[in-house]
Amino acid sequence: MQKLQPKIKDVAHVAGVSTATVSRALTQPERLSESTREKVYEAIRATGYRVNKAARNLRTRRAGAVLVLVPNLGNPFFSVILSSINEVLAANGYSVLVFDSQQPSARGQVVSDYLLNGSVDGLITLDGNMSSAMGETLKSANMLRNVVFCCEWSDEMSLPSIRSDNALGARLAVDHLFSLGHRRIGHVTGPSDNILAQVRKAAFETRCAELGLSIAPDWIIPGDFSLASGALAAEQIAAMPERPTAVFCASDEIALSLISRCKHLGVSVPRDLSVIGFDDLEIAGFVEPSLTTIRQDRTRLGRLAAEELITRLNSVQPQEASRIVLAPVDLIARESTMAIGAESFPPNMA
Amino acid sequence: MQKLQPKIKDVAHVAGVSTATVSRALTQPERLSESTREKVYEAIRATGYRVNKAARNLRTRRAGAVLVLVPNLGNPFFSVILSSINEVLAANGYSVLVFDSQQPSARGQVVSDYLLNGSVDGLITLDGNMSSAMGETLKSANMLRNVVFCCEWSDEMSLPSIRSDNALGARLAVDHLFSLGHRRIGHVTGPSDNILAQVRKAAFETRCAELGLSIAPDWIIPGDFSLASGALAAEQIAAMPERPTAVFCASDEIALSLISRCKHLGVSVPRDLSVIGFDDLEIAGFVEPSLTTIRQDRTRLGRLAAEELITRLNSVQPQEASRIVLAPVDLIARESTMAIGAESFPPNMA
DNA sequence: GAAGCTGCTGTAATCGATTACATCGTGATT
DNA sequence: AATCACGATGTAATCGATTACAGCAGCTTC
Repeated sequence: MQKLQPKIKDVAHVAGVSTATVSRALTQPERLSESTREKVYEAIRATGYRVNKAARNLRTRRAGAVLVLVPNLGNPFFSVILSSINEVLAANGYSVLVFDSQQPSARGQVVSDYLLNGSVDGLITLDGNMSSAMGETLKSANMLRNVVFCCEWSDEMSLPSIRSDNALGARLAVDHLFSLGHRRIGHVTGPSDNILAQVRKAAFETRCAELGLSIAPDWIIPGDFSLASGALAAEQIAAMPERPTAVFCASDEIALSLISRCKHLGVSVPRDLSVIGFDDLEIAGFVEPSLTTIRQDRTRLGRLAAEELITRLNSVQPQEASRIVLAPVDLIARESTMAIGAESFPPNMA
Repeated sequence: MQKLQPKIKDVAHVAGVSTATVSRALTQPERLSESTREKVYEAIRATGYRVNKAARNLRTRRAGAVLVLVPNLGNPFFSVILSSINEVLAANGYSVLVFDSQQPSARGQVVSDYLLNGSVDGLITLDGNMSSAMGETLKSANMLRNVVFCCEWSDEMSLPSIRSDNALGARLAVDHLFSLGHRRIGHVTGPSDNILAQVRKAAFETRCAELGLSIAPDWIIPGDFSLASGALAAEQIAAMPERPTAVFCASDEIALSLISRCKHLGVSVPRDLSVIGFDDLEIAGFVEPSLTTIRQDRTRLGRLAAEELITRLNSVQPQEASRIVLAPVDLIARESTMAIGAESFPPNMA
């Protein structure tokens, strides 16, 4: 058996002041005389006092926490983002609640509960598929001010959004391949209901058209960002009578498994097929051949999203409703793309 | 401007009952007559009422939340675990707070704050390096009952721990290589202060000794689980006058980049060197050659840890102080290991 | 020296739920 | 008919902080 957590009253008693003074020492120390302040600090130290979060939250009507909605927590793409979100929020005194938006538990319900029952002050969603029901919930709870999209977004909902310049990424990819002499370029897409997949595909097609490239319909291969879909795409490409000479993949995972599967099937990358990915996962630089890709600055995306939300939470006057921040992307040229027709000897045959 | 969130009083008024009755309808519906219960439910629906979490938490002295401490959130190994933890906890009405234990913010302080100020009811830590200060904190807060280690653990602290059978994993790896005829086996370790790395290395050495294998000191290569350390290890192996014919890597990330780097250096896997990893990341099955590895059932690990914690939170009488649950591991034989001396033609040269 | 400031601190109301205890009606028991 | 038990419901205390308001001391100002 042991003593109960000391409360503010105990501290006040030890310090010989009122609870109000203790509370002030905690939240607005500059309003106390130095001597009282020190007395209180000393009493806090002596008693081992910690403020009770629930009591504070109840009184201040704040939660000091933010919900982060992740589509598929198991996907490594998101973890770095989550990490940087965590960093910024923690530095600003907020806790981070995570929820996997693909969780079977009736998700709309659960998420709006978080928002409505005061568990969190705001929401960062990495999932662009926000149900309209949830949009309504947010609106009715006057919570729309406290939502930020990160990476993905929804066009139907005008909310602030931090995202990579996906169209630029697709353009950079096509231009890179074009400049290497490729004229027959394929694309493995992400899931058709995903906004990122849509934008990348559209930009891919636009850019190809601008460059006067004609894309055979079967060179556009539907995928879903996953490793499995990349392997499938490789099978399809290998079986084509008229193969593209290069392929732009909507994600690094697609690209990585596509390359591996191609090797299995006797299609050599980059000699027979140049491959470019999207994301720049850490492993992209550690495979053989290393992966040419479009880098998204995931750390920055997370950080910006967290900062945007904090700004909104702290400001009294409403911010610009739907601010869009485009984070730059870069082409990282590595070994999985090469000039068409160029001779090359894989290192292990030299 | 819009109406404030309805409170329990409003619901009570609409339903024509007392607040106590509304509260009971929420938490112990079986104690109400059916007619009253329905009346209350109807009023809740009509008003759009949600319980205020802070008020409930204050009164019940519970938080309905669990903190998950992750060492390096950016590491894909952890995200699947986090996902399954989230699943189980969410299904049991708990929220999940995450914190990256490698965060620069004075971590000990932050974490013990979570525990002491009532923000969370318990802790699942994937980080075995628990500072003794934090141990003290937990003890003094009577929180030791509500902590569960997952994956990693600390020998100095007798707390419940859900972990893979790491020693078995190392043994399976050695036996697999041995049965393929390998007698010169190397090991790339994890960080020396990591308990998993220690156990795997010790079990590796023990098993080698049991089998009568003599391991040259420089075949034990210090690594840190990372991709970068795998590449470095490859350089070292390639430069050895007396190379091992097989190497057991303490993580899949090490193994993957080691294989790729070997290829670069003209060392062919598995022909010149068999490689076996640990973890079975999803990508292990999608690289070329695919990776032989020791599978950890990460979903199960997360689930078990969450269930263990929930049991402890729900039970009044203290549970067995330091229950250790060993989750089984499996050898997944793929292409990165082969019998020594066996002829093989990589598929792309067939 | 009275009035007015200013700076510091205390008193007590308040946030919104839960729950111990009290009350009341009803049917069973003696 | 009196007593008791029991189920359903209401009254009001309580959880532990924050903060509006008030009080008070010391200084300035006229």
